Amino acid sequence: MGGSKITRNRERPVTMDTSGERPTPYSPTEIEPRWQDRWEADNAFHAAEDPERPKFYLLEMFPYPSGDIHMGHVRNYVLGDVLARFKMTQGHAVLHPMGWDALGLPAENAAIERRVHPAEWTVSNIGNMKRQFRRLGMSYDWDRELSTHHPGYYAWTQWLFLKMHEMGLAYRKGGLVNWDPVDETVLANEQVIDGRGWRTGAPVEKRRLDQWYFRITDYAERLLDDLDRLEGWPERVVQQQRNWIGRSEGARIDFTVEATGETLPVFTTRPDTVYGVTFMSLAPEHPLIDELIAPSEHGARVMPEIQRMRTQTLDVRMDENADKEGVFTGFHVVNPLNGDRVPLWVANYALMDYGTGAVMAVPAHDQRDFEFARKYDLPVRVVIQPADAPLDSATMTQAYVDDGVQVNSGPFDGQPNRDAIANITDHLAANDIGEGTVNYRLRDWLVSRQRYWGVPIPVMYEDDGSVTLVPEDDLPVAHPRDVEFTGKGGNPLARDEAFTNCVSPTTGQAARRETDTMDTFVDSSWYFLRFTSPRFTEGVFDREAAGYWMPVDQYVGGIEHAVLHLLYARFITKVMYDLGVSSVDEPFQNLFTQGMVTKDGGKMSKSLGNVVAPDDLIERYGADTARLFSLFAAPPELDLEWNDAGVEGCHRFLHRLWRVFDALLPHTADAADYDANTLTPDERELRRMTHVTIQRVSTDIQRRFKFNTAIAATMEMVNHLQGLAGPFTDNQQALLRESLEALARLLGPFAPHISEELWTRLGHTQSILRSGWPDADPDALAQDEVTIVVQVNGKLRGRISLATGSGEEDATAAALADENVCRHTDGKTVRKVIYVPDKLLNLVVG
RNA sequence: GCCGAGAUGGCGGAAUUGGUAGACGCGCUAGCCUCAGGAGCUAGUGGGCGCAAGCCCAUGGGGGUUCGAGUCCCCCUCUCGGCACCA
Repeated sequence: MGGSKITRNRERPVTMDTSGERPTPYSPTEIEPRWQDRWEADNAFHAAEDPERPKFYLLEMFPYPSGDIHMGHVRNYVLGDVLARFKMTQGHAVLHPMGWDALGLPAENAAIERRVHPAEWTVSNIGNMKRQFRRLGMSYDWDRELSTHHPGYYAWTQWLFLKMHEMGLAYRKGGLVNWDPVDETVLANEQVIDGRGWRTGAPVEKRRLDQWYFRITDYAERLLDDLDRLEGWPERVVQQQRNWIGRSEGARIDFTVEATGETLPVFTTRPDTVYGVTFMSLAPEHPLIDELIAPSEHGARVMPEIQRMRTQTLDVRMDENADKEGVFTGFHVVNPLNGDRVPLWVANYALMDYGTGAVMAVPAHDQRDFEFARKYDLPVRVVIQPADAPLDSATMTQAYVDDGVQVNSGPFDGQPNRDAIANITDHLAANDIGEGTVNYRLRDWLVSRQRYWGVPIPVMYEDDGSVTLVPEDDLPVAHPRDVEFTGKGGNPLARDEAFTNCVSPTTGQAARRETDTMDTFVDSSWYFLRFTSPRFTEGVFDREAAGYWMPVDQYVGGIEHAVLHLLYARFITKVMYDLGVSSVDEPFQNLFTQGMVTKDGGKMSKSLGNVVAPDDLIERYGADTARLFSLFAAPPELDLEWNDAGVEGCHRFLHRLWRVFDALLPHTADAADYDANTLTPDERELRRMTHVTIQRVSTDIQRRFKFNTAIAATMEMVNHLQGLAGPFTDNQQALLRESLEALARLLGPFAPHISEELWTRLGHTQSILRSGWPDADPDALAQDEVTIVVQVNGKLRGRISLATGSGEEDATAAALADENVCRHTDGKTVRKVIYVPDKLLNLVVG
C-alpha cells in the first residue's frame, strides 16, 4: 500500500471504485421489514426495571385511533422514537410504551353511519394504526399496550371516580353548562374555544342541567404554585396554564339588598374604590333575579329584557366591542361602608361564571362601568385622585384606573390607594362585612357527557333521587353491547332499559343507573401511570412500578393540549398522590411540544385536500426517509412545511450513505487498531472529523433537541467520507472503520433500519441498540493548527494559521506579515490588540 | 388591551458563551457520465463594484453599548400563539 496521504479523489468518485466489489443497491423495501421482524423476535424494546441502570420514561401523547396515522402523528412519534432509541443505545432502562385514547365520538358517528359497533370500529382502527407504527420502525414495548376502552383499563377510571367522590372531589350540581349542539353533549370550559366546541367548531349554547363535576378548583393553588417547579416545560405552556387558572387577589364585600335585608356579596380587586360605587350590576343568570325580581312588581317590565340577554350566544356576549346593555331592576342595594343606597341593575357584561356574578360598579375607576354609566346616565363619583391633574366626574371621558390618593372615602381620605386596599380589606374583615379573598378564573371540571362511547359514570339513583355509588367490587360498569345507534334521541345508553334498570346495593330496591359517561379527558389523565404496570389487577396501578418509572422523564406532544390534557393530567396526578397511590405529584418532568405539519401554507387536512399519507410515503421511499425528512426539514418546535423535493433530498442522502459504505467497507475488512501517535496531519483531520461529529450529534440530541442540525452533521461527515479514495494504509483503514462505525451508530436513532443493516455489514451480530453510544475522545478533538481570524478595527482582513495555543505576540507578528492586513495598518499605529486565543485577533489602529 | 414567541439568501433553516453571517438540505446555473434521463458525479450560487487583488453593503426599521452585535440595551413596524367585558 502506498503513501500516508489520504487523497481526495475528484476524477474517480466512490461509485466508480473498481475494487472488485459489486455495488449492492439500497433497498428499503427489503431492509426495513426484515429489521422490524428482527426487533420483534428479539423483544428489542422490552422495558425492564433494572436498578443497575438509569431509568428513562419516554412518552408521546397517545393517539385517538381514528383509522390512519397522519403526518402530524409521524412527526410527533418519530421525535419520541429518536430519544427512546438514543437512550436505549446509551444503555438506559427505557420505558417507551404506546396505547390508545380509544373512547370518543368518532367511533359513535361511525356506528351511526356504517352500522358497525364503536368497539369493532375502534379495534379495527387500532390494528391498522399499529401496523403503520410498526412500518415506521417505532421502538414501542407492545407488551404494555393499553387502550382506554378496555374494561381492564376503564374499571380503574371508574374506581378513580368513586375515590374522588369519597374525597368530595366528584359532585353533582345543577347550573348553566356549555352545550355543543353538533355532538349533542355538554363540554367543560377548557373545551370551549372562542365560544365554540373544541372538536366541532359549533357555537356553544347555554343550558341549565344537572351534571357531574370534578373539583379542580380545590387544586387551583397547587396547580398554580407547582408550575414553578416545571423547569423542563416550555415557558409558553406554563404561561398558558397560569393564564387559565387566572389567580387574582382582592376582597369579597357584602352588600345588602334593601328590600329584603339579604346579603349580596361581590368580588373586587379594587376594594379601594368601594366608596365610588354608584350602582350594582348582576349577571343575567344571577339566581337573585328569579328569586326576587321576577315575582316582584318590576318583574313584568324587566324580565323580557333579561330573558333576551340570557339568550345572547356566548360569542356575542364575549365580544368586548359589543354594546353594554342593562336594565334597572327597581331594587336597590346598600353599600356596607358608607350606607349609600345604589340602584341594582342587570347588565350583560356581568358574568355568572366569574366572582359572585354580581359587580360593584365604580364608573370613575373602571372603564366598563364608566361606559355603562354614561350610556344610562348613572352618576360618576371620583374616589381616587391622581397627583398631577385632578379629575372632574362631570368632564371625564374615560375611567381613571391608575394609582392616586383616596378622596370621598370617609376615614380613608388622604391615603395612597395602595395602602387603602390593605386598610379597607382589614376594615371589612373587622366589621364582618367582607374579607380579603383570592379568586380564580378556573372553573370546576364538568365531566358528564351525554354519549355512549365513554366510561359509564359508576353511580345510580334511588327512587328519592339520592345518589348511590356502584360498589368497587361491581366494577366495571360495562357498556351494553346491543345498542342501536340512530344518531337521534340523545344518548343510546339512556334508552337501554336493561342498562338503566338496576338494583341498589344499599336498599335492595330498584334503582336507575346513571347514563352519562365521563369526559374522555379523564381517561387520558392517568394512562401514563397505568403504563408502569398495565396488567396490574390488584389496584389502579402498581405503586412500586410507578415509583420506579415515574415521573415521565420526557413527554412529547402537541401544543394544543397546553391547557386541556396537560392541566387535567397534572390535576389527576395530584389526586392520585393524595390518594397515596402515586409517589409523584407532577407527572411530566420535561415536556416538549412540537410544531404542526403544514402543506401549501396550511394545516394538513382532508377538507383542504393537502394530506400526505404516511403509507404512500413509506411505500415510495421507505420509513427511514420518512423519519429523516420529518426530523430534518425544520427544528422540531417549529411548524414543518411539507416539501416533496426535501423528501427526495433525504432519500438521496440515504443512497449516498449506502454508497459510501459500499465503497469504503472493502478497505476496512481486516483493519486493526490505529496508533494515534503516528498519524499524519490528514489522518488526524479525519479522526477529528469523526469525533467532532460524535460530539455535535450527541449534544444536539440530548441538550438541544436539535435533530435537524444533528442530521446535518452526519451529512457533512458523509460528504467528507465520499471524497476519500484508496489505497489506504493500515492506519487509514482503522480510521475509516472508526468513522463508519460511529456514523452507523449516530444515525441509529434517526434512520434505524439502514443503520442496523450497515452495522451488520460492519461485521456485528448484535443490534446497534446494544452497541453503546460512541464517545467523543477529547484527545481526537484537539487540533495542532488553528485558523485565526484577523480583524483590523473590527473588520475581517485576513486569516492566519498558527499552532494551537499560540500567544498574542506570535499572533500579532503573523498577522502583520499578512499582505492584506498590512494594507490596512500601514501608516497607522496599533493602539490596542484584542486577542482571543485560537480564534481571533483584532488590531485597533488609528 | 395584557402575556409569550418570532422576523436571517429564491425556499426550509444554521450560527452552543458578544468573536469568520448563511452550516446542512432544497432550488437554480454550468459541466461530466449516459442511448436517454426524473439517476449519479464535479464546480458554482446573498447583493453591488472591480480585469484582478480586493473593497463596499447586508440578519424587519431606527438609535445605543462594545475593539467587535444576528446575538446585549432602548424605541418602532410586522407576523404567530395564548388570555380577554375576569369586576
